[in-house]
Amino acid sequence: MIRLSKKVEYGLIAIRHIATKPAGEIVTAKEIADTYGIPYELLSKVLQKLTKSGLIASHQGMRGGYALARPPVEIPVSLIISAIEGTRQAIVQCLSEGPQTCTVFTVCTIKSPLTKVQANIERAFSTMNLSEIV
Amino acid sequence: MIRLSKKVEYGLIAIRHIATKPAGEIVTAKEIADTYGIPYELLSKVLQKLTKSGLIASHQGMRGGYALARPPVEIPVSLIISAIEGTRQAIVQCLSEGPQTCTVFTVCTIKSPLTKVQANIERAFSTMNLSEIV
DNA sequence: TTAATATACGACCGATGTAGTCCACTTTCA
DNA sequence: TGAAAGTGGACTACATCGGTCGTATATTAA
Ligand code: SF4
Ligand code: SF4
Repeated sequence: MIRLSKKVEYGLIAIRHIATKPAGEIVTAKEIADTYGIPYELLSKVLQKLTKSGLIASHQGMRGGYALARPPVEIPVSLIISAIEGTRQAIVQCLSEGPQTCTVFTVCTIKSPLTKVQANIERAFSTMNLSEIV
Repeated sequence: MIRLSKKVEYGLIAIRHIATKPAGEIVTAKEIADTYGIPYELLSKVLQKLTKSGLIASHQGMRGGYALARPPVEIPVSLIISAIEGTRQAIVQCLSEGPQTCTVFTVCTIKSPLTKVQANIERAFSTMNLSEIV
């Protein structure tokens, strides 16, 4: 099916929440979890992935938390998704895990049109940046 | 993740295969399965769903099989997908299973932009019909 | 120095969905 | 009448998903 994972949704909600704060202000995972009723541990994982991919910056220790690592305009939604979903970010297997992973690749007659659809979707996500959803 | 199921891919390959034949010609599930190396039983299920939704017509008994039920131009890809995937055809839960199924719906801040993305994707699939992928 | 608060990370679990298989049944035609 | 075809349900193995738990580490306020 075509479905965003909850992790991605939580990530979008969280990073948007951070973006609504004055630039540089630090927000804790707990605050976000409480605000939206998101499981704290799960949200933490998501924020850690966003941190590792450089979209947000973490501050450890007491009075720590997260802040945006760049201006919202420079954070397209596509980057948020790919930061959270490791592989599997394409609508078909051959486009994300490689052609040889699909057993019917050589005779498949639909990969060409689906590649166009994929490009369409990618464009939709990469042209939308964080500043547009706050 | 955003991924088409194998059933949908098989359905697309199959219905496209049928569409390449002269109009009205009957194709068996076995022929399609053999041609593309798709598991026969699984393909049968998919073809049955396409039949129930009226996209293809089945002919039972010996020398039976499947043929298109309408001209290819009148079969948008979106219909093929929704015929095979029952529910879960939206990128987020609240758009396909209803708002109250998501625990954070009332405080969710991203449903509005994601609804736009959904509309974008739907348009991509509904404007593409079978005649364009043969 | 220490206690409190916060992130980092990996292991784990149950529920659900996916891909595929199996089998019994019905329909149709040669 | 029997072979060939679709119909339909149950079933399995596996992967993923959503979520939880425990522990380690970093930072800072007291
Ligand atoms: S080759 Fe065809 S069937 Fe295989 S993953 Fe790509 S689009 Fe799907
Ligand atoms: S309400 Fe928000 S979090 Fe819930 S399914 Fe819709 S978009 Fe996702």
